[in-house]
Amino acid sequence: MIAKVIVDVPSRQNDRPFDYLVPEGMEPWIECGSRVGVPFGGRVLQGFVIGLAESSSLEGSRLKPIAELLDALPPLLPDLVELSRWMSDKYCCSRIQALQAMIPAALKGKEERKVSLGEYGESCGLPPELLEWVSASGGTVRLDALLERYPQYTSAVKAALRSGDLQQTSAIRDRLSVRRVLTVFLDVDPAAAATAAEQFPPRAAKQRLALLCLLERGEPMPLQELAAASGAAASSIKALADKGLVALREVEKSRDPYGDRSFAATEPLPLTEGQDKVYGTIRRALDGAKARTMLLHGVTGSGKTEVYLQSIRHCLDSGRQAIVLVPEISLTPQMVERFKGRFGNAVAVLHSRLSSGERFDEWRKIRSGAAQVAIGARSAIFAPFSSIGLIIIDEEHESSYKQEESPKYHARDVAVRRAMQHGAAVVLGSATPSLETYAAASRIPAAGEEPALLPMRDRVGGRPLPQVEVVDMREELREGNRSMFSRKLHSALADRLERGEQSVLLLNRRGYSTFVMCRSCGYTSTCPHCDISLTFHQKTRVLRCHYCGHAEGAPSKCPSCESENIRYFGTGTQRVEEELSKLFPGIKVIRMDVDTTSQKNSHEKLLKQFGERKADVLLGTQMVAKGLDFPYVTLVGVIAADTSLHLPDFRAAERTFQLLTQVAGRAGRHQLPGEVVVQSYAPEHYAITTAQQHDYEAFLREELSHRANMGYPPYCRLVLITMSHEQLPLLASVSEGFAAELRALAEHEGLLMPLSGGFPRAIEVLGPVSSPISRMKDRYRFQCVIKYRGSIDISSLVRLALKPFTEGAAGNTVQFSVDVDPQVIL
DNA sequence: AGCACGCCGACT
DNA sequence: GTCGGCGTGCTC
Repeated sequence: MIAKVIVDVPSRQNDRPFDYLVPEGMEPWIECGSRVGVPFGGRVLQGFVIGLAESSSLEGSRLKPIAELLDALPPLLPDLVELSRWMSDKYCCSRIQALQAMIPAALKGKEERKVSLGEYGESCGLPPELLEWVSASGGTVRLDALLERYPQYTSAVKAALRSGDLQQTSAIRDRLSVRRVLTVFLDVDPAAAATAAEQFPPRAAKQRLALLCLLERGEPMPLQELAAASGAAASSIKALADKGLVALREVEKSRDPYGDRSFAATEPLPLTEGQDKVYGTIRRALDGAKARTMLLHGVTGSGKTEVYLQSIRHCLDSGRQAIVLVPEISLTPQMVERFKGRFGNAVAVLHSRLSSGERFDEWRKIRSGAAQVAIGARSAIFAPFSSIGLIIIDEEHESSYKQEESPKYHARDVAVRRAMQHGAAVVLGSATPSLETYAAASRIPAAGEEPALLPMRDRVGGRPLPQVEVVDMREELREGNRSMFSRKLHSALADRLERGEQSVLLLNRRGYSTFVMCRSCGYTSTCPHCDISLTFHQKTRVLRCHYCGHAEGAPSKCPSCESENIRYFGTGTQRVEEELSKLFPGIKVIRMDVDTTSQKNSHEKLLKQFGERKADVLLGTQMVAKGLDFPYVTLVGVIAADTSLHLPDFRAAERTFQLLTQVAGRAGRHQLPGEVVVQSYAPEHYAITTAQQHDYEAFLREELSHRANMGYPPYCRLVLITMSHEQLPLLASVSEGFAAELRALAEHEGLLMPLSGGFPRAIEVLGPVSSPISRMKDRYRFQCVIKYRGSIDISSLVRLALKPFTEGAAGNTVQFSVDVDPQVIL
């Protein structure tokens, strides 16, 4: 039997299956989706079996056998293998990248080479000290360890490997594996142990304590835990083992990140009329077991989560599994608690704050069938379930569902594709859906079909949406208020302090970071390798480049004009915090920004403190806008609403509207009514006025007409191609050539038309132009944007155009990066 | 990505 | 005359 294997070598030439013989003993184990180690160009690499065949075109001659099978249970199922093909086609990424994105990083195995002494190795020309060390280490050592210890003998070792004096074996070793914990078992019956404990001499008090502790527990205990509980050192416990009273054994143990918490079981809540109507539609979709995508458009506080929970229950009852995607930032303990409370251990949680070991174990819960519900960020869409019934994507509009590195996939689109494979229902939930999704969902349904747009217009408990007041900051300035707080926001804050209620303050500074500027000559610190400003890190007083990692010390005087007038700009939240304590002495503020949330779990800790009312104000950037639910928050203030409005991004208005709507939704979610104060220098802008009125439809109409005029999604679709090279002239000519190739191909298909011409199918190629970040890591960057409309296989066209530039002529080292449906093109 | 093969400068 | 620089080409 022949296995088609995708090998883990990132190069366009290798982006195809290679054929391998399946050794006879392995045959029953090798499946589509198996992870294997295969010999490839003189070493062993990890690969994935994507298909099996009876024979191969290069039969006999060059075929090598698979070297090893890496898992008893294939980490991928055939549906995911098929999905990887779709992904590499659609997103123009290599197959191995697509496959690798689907499994936890722990399963990205690396080759480990070992060497052992050959038959006549003792008599070879290798230095005796080296031979002695190898013998002392059991005759076999890791090659990298050997070379690290004796770097001076590198060439001698290589020669010995060639001559056979040293023999080499290679195997794939996982980054980490199943965790084993040294566990203490009682090795005699309890009564005997108790008697033995009585007879310990006083000087073995620690041993006695440990034994009693273990007896008291009545079950085996991990060594560390027993040591901590009894106060005995590990050596005392080992002494017990030597006496034969206890035994030490390694036990497999899951790293359950929530193992130390218990979750109170919750019952389904009664649904409101609006919720029930939506739930009914989702249930019918689930019963129909046909792939369907729905948009749950519910205002903030309308109880979307409860609808999700009951829909999942219905899905599980039909014997199928469910995936829930939430933005990384909203995957708070609160959120996990709600799901664990309802579905207990059937829930697996996947997110980036877990260690890779924890992630691996949660993933294995899914693969083994122990979990039926997967909740997680973007990559949880690849949860290896066998029969998916429901995929929920909460906060559907969030840009974090788009992966920014290759494979540059959008979890929403992958979800729709996976749902097609499984006949599953997709529920996209948002108070502020992306225009693309809304446009797709509001298409008039065909006869006999249910609508895809499911609105929920009311908040649970009939609570009103909060009053939003927009303050014109130009007016404030005109009337002599130069503070960053308007009089309105100031008095509202004073009010909350007096009443003991809480406030959330949002400082919107998307697209800004702290940078250094000289106020005398205008000098700014920029990265020597990339064309961007360096970011100032307060704690370490270091300037760092976000793109290449270059770091330098912050200057105390201007490097250009020697002036002392050098200033650090954009330290927004800190300045607000200072101002707050000046205005309201004794005020307790929790500040959430990159500085205070960089440590693991600090984000959650801060939110917990705020939830326990240990502070009056929660002050932060974007991260305070998402999904938080605190009963005592009755005021939300937005310091400067328009900073995100004027970014050179066609989604700037949409992002601003979404942010304002989301943050306004944080107020008054419970008994106490909420109030929102939005400060702006452009209060008449439609993104702000419509957010003030909580009027999504009005925003939509206005924004759609802008998009139509400018030729942006949803009226067309985009592909962004970025090219980079160290030499500017070469880059310029190659990128021109590429754009010409694209145009020629489109022309040939009869599709090269202006989008403004109203043609149903049309392609327009813009550029090449210099990228917004015109240089990165010492490489210049140019970009082309393709706009197109209609049913066009754009990815195939792009791949076709790329061909002459990426294959053959190896001297051409211009790098191409393709982003299909990019989030930002600037 | 590695590692081989392969054609030009500084040493014995 | 050789040792070794890293340019380009292949790996079932």
